[in-house]
Amino acid sequence: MARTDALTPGPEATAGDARTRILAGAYDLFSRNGIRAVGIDAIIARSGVARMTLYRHFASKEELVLAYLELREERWTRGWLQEEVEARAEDPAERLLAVFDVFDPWFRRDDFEGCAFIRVMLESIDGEDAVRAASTASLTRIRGFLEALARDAGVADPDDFARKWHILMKGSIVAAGEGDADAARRAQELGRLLLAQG
Amino acid sequence: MARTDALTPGPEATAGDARTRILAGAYDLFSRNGIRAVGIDAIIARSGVARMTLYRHFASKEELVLAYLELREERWTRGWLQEEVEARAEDPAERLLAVFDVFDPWFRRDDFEGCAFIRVMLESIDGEDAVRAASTASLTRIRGFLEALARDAGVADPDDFARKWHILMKGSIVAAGEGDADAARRAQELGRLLLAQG
DNA sequence: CGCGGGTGAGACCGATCGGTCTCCCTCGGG
DNA sequence: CCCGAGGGAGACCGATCGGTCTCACCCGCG
Repeated sequence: MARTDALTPGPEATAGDARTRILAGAYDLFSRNGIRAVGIDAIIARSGVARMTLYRHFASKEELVLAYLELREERWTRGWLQEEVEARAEDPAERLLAVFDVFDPWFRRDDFEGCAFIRVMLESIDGEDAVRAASTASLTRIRGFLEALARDAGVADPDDFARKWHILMKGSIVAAGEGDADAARRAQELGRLLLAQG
Repeated sequence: MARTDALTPGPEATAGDARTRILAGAYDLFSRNGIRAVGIDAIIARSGVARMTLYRHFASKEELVLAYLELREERWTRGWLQEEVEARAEDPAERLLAVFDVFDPWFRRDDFEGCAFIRVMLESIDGEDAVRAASTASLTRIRGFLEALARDAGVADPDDFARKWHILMKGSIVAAGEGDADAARRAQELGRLLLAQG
């Protein structure tokens, strides 16, 4: 039904100190395969680290997952999405539209992995779950970024606008996961309508 | 990180023949908790059936999941979404907008479970996976329904239109899963812009 | 009455899960 | 030079996974 495999050490097995290597291996495996599908054995094999070394740095798989989500936010949200968006435009409205210009080549990658926060959120059922709380918090911070841009663009209701923009982003990411390579263009066209309307 | 539990028999444990009871129990558990999180033990406990009885009707968990997806399409897609939409309006454009009127109370349910097809698709990694193929096929058929309405509404590019409408639907479902109870209204407003534009 | 199919209960299987523990080796600093 | 911390290897733990097998039972049909 779904195999993980990949018990071979990856390129990140030679990175730096143990903690960095573990997190690097977990980052790739979790990003590609989700949380439940990736076992501790796969992570230690991938990062070339002993079992006990992992548990010396992370108390449990859950803590490792939380560290992964933090890293994902640092790398994907801030280091990639926000940085690329801000590099591509100055005007806030153009920055909002630039989100989908950044998405477009991402959607076309053959190793497209989708949004980790959405995936983790859907994987964790329990509403009290710390992992679910962390992933929804990451999504909320993405919305905060959008809301600031919307405010700068002078839209009437920045919160509603940001939530709508985020619907376009999430919908297009899922569509891209389904195989629609043009999902970014479609979402951008919808975004243009929203911007034009006020 | 995420517990399933619910080892007590559910109301569907007294339904009818064994196969029906198994499928009914699996339907509830899979819909609420996803596929990976639900074990065979939980399903047999829920449906009040012996282990071997399950394996006499379904060769493997994968086959049970495929049967679940079929049932989900019958109940959710056709028996609920499409039926409700067609009951609420005659005009194709109004039917498209009615999708979000149908979504709205669904999003507000406290046992809101989200879209099973999206969840199963994201849970299964392997591109060759039969389960993933079945879930994306179900999503494609939803798009087919939208495309027919778009064609009847006389839009210029029904395929592009349906894919955009589906982006709004999927995005709003994920947003609702995050906790945005007003996601249906937001998506509907975006839909209105798309309809107005052509 | 007797027979046979469908079922329930539950032991059992090997594999894997997350997590613990021990032993040994290596390497750097006093 | 020695010592101790950090890390590698891998045995081990109980629990759970999907799946198999046996056996007794019940019920309807001939």
